[in-house]
Amino acid sequence: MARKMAGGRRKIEMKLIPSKSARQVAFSKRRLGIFKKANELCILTGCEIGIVVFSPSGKAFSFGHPSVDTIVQRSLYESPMPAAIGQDSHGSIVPALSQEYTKMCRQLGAEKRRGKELKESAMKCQRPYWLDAPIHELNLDQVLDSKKCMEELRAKIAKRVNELSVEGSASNLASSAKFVRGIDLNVAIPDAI
Amino acid sequence: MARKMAGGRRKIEMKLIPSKSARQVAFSKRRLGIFKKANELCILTGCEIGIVVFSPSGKAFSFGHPSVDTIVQRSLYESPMPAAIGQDSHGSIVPALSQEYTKMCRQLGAEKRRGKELKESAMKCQRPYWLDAPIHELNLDQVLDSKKCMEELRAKIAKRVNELSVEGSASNLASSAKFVRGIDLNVAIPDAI
DNA sequence: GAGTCTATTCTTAGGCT
DNA sequence: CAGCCTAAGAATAGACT
Repeated sequence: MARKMAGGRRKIEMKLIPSKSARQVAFSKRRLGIFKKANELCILTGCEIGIVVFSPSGKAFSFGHPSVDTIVQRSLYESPMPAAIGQDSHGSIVPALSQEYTKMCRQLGAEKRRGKELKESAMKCQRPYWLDAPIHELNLDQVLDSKKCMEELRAKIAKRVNELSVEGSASNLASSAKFVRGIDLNVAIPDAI
Repeated sequence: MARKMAGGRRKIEMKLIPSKSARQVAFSKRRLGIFKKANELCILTGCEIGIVVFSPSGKAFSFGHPSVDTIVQRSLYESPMPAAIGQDSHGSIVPALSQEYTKMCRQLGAEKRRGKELKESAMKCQRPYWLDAPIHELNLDQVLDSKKCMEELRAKIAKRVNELSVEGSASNLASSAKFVRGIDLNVAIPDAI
């Protein structure tokens, strides 16, 4: 039967597998692989882990160690929710943070790469990362940092304008003064953030 | 430096790694590996997956795609999921994660702080030269560059604020939206420059 | 503690059964 | 459809930075 020993793993694109059947096969294999790795992780490091997967067709699979799926089962038939969640104050922050962390994980590669590139280009162009980064990738902290940067910048430029005004044409910066004076930077940022 | 190329993966016993430090290293590497594989599984097969891991030291890590934590969030604060994943058979993820919620509350703080530190340190390394450079050393080109940067930034942030306003709570950025909306950046830069 | 490097083991795409 | 097979691609243990 040794027909065509092309056998061997082939590289595949990281995108949705077009063929539905192939997708299903890949799902089964890889899901098992992940569960196996999760199990190993637990054994090797003594950690706890719970995984829930919904297949493309909607079926649910779960893995738990030592007993996450047991917890899942019990959770279904016991108290719907621990009381602790009711506290609105931090109730809103935790899911948000969880979300943020997950995003971080997903974008870790891209962000790291981007950070590296920016770091390198920063030495050349010295442009801040947050000016050229795709807006969608800026998170809250970065926007706030941007705000801070702008405030600093405004203060500094204002200061410089003032300096130039004082020093007048005697300064060696005089050639710039006429331009700088024309800059009216108004960065209004309310405290309501 | 070609000392002793003994480098190479070695087989390891499937049991708890004795050395605590080695265990920590293995945990980090393998956890990341699992998250990566989970992400690939999602992309390749279009499935949904949620993972929660508690490290041996008790820290919590989570992975979700496309928005497991969003599901958690909605489940926590809204009525039961509409129908998408709502079929009781596998609706188990919500109660399961809810149960882990308390632990998350305790450990997410540290986790978040760590992530924030990483981000902040990353940002600090990339501060634009013209924000921290002595004002006297800024030349005309640099000031003009600053202006340009600010204009770009203003446009981008304005765009983002708008996006967030439009997308509203449906967006995965919703958690940030309420903050971002509070930011009113007004960078007025006349053409006279 | 995170990132690199290398050699080695492990995983798995495609085929076939 | 679950299972086996093979070899190419990935993941990673250990050592180092």
